[in-house]
Amino acid sequence: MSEALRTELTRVASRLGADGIEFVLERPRGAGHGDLATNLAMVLAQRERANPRHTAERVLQELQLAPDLVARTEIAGPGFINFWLAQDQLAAAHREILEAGAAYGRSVWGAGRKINIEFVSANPTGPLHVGHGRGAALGDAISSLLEWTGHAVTREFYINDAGVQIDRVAASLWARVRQEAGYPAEVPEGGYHGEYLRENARRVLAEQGPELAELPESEGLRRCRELALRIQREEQDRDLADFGVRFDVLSSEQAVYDGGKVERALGMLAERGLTYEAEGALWLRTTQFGDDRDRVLRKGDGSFTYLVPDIAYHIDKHERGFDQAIDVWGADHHGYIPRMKAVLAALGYPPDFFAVELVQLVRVVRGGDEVKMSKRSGEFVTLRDLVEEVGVDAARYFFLMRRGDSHLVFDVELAKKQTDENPVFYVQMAHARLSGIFRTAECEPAAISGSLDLAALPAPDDTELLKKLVLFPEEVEKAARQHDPHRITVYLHELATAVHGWYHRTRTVGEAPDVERARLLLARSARIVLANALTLLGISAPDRM
RNA sequence: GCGCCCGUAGCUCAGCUGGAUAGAGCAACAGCCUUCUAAGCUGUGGGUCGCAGGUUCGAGUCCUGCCGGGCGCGCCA
Repeated sequence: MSEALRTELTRVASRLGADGIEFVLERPRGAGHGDLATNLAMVLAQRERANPRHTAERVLQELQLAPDLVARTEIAGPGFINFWLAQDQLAAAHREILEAGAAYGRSVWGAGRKINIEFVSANPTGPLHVGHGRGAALGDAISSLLEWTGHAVTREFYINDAGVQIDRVAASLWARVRQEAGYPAEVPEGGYHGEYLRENARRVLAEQGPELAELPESEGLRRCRELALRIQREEQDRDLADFGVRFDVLSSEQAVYDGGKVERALGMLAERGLTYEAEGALWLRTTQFGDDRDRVLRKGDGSFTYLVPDIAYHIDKHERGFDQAIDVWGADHHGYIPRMKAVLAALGYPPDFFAVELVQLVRVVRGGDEVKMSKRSGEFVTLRDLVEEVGVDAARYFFLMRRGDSHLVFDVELAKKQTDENPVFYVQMAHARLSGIFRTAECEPAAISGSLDLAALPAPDDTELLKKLVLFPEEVEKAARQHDPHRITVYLHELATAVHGWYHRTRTVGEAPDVERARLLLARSARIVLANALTLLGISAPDRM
């Protein structure tokens, strides 16, 4: 909607001898400053050491604006030029909502870009916790945002099935199996002590028969490793599926080793002179790329550090043809970013190939009290427990309510409340109320179509709601650019406020026929936008509550 | 000690590429139901944007230093 105006302002700028000057055309924060405002006159004046308000007058003289585009202009403050858009613009924008329907808000600016987004990637060593849940919600929503803006997105999960941690789970499960069968055994140092491993031990004994516990240690460990991996993976998949998150590709660390990709990666690094031997280990010169120390690739015992398969894995992503690989990581891994960037820069990949989105910790509280842990895991609140208590919609909304890199306080009492204090409820209620209007009117939303007659909508609430609706595509694009779904929750809350206010102060059913029709059109479009925004975040849009 | 992130109303947080008088929600207080969900709406009070400098026509936003909090700095992942 602002494109035509921006083009015209650019033309005026070059006519006034400032070709290519940078200026801002934005939506002013407060009302009273129009629909759009530009600082063009101020930046021009600065350059010419002129009075900005005089320059603004010259700009206005040069501006040629179609009357169906801008209704009114003014010079304000230190030299801003404010624009009020013509009603035709709003009516046209409204038509787009109805025409696009469930696709309203989608765009094509990312067309052709292949993006891989890797998230959750939890070690298969235990149940998923709330931190993983936040990562899942965030990764999934960023994926959707990128899809909505035309990117080709692959959601990917990396299974760390090759490291030391798996050995520890295997040993811990083996110990529990032995204990369950009545033998003396201890969970080893550095092992996993959660209650879930006792449950799993009982389960595998029932499935595999008591002979399992009789096996020699090496064979028992081998079997427990397989069983633990399978059980944890199944459980993670189930937890994620129940949370509405599905992955396109599951990659395995073990497969990276098995496919010879690790050796290849080492070869690529050595070729570029980036590795050296010292103190019995193989090192990578990451300091050349801004890291604060070099990193070990191959340990003294001949095995590789986690960095090696990870590098190989990211090379693989590049070779699969992705233009960008986004990783969603827990904030405690932030120190790892310079290392990975260093490596990928050394390999000559474009600087924006690799991006990391950090997810901060989640503190779960109930009322005022911190919820410390789950009985089952013994260490943390599980995603499953949380979702069972508050539901998928509330969990997702709460996880997305804050920017990923800020700490999140998750109040389970609040998430369960059926009042407007609960933001999820408040937003979903707006959708349900709009649906209620159509029930009362006894017609399907889709049956109301055609152009919106703004003259039939006298209330300020009508216009305010409409203006909020047509911002949606822009919000999606901004959120996608910044990999920041939380912007959508902020927008949703503002939109819901506009809907509730409109609903409260205006009537639809039973008004004069032209007013009723116009309001039904407005209600239909508001319902579309609310549903689209909620769907984008993986949250349902209920018709009644 | 070094590095990264954060510090905005009593609480939880917005604040886009530096723009106009710093905004929401909750909590507090005061109102609003013969009307499509009062499961809602309206109003009031509440701020040294951690502190001190700097850059700029203009700083919550950029730079420097300090204070406070979180995380990281492993031949763990």
